[in-house]
Amino acid sequence: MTSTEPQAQQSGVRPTKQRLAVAAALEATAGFHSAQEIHEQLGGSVGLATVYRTLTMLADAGDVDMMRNEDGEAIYRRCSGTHHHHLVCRSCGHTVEVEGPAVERWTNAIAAEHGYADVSHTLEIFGTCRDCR
Amino acid sequence: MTSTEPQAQQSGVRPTKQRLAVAAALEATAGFHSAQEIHEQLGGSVGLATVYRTLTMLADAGDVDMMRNEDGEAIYRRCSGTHHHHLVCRSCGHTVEVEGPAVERWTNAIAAEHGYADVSHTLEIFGTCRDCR
DNA sequence: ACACTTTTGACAATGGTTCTCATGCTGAGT
DNA sequence: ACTCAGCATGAGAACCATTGTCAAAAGTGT
Ligand SMILES: [Zn+2]
Ligand SMILES: [Zn+2]
Ligand SMILES: [Zn+2]
Ligand SMILES: [Zn+2]
Repeated sequence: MTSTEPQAQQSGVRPTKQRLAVAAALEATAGFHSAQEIHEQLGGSVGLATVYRTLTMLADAGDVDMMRNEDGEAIYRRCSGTHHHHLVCRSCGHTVEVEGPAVERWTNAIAAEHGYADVSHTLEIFGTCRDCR
Repeated sequence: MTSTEPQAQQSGVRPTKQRLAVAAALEATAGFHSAQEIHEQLGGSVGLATVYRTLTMLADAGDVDMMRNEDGEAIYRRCSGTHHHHLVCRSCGHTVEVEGPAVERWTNAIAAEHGYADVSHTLEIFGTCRDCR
């Protein structure tokens, strides 16, 4: 390995102002938001295609959480890095992050019991919050 | 009350041949299928719109289970009437219905604890089955 | 057969998401 | 600071699952 070899020029994920804007928008707002909502919230200053691309990247990188609402639309939210689930208000969207060791244990046990490996799961809880009652 | 009064003529959900065909298609095949797949499986003998309408009805009536694949598309499957969840193989799609009283209890408790009412939830477990390992 | 309601299906219309590609920027090297 | 290759952007087209429209077809009770 020649020491002169440049570090392969690692492609690059550039911190462009658009990407920063999308990330900031997620920081600024609570709850889950669709790509279109973020696009609007930014006053259209960031192209819709770019918003979609950025959100997909962030989600793949694990920096944001992506889930689907009941209509199957993708919605995103800045989340803590640890594994958790959501309790979402059907009416106002207010979201609470919840953890459930019991559930994690249960899913793993059930999966193992049936011979399934590489287990993952999705769990979302929907309801109507106090303020919307 | 005049005896001539017809019993309110209760509209009716007619067991048309199209509806029966869709239901039969679900019976015949294992695993989850999209509306379009069912439409094709029926050789287009049942209009796509009708397939969609029928599946929606069946799902609302609780006769079939609807979930969304990772692309957000709706997929349906004939299921037992009781509330349950699925353990799905990412590779071959083989599905196992699982029940988890503990999970049900946990979600309700968590929701109540945070003041949420009318609670519902979605929980799917993904993994690789023994045959696909 | 008649009057009336439900259902169907071809096709149009929606709407979220992705693709295209010409143009804009960035950044490393000079 | 200047250059150039390549990543990034965005306007709009393209996709595609799903829903809406509505006239024709089928079913129901009399
Ligand atoms: Zn609420
Ligand atoms: Zn979990
Ligand atoms: Zn399998
Ligand atoms: Zn459950």
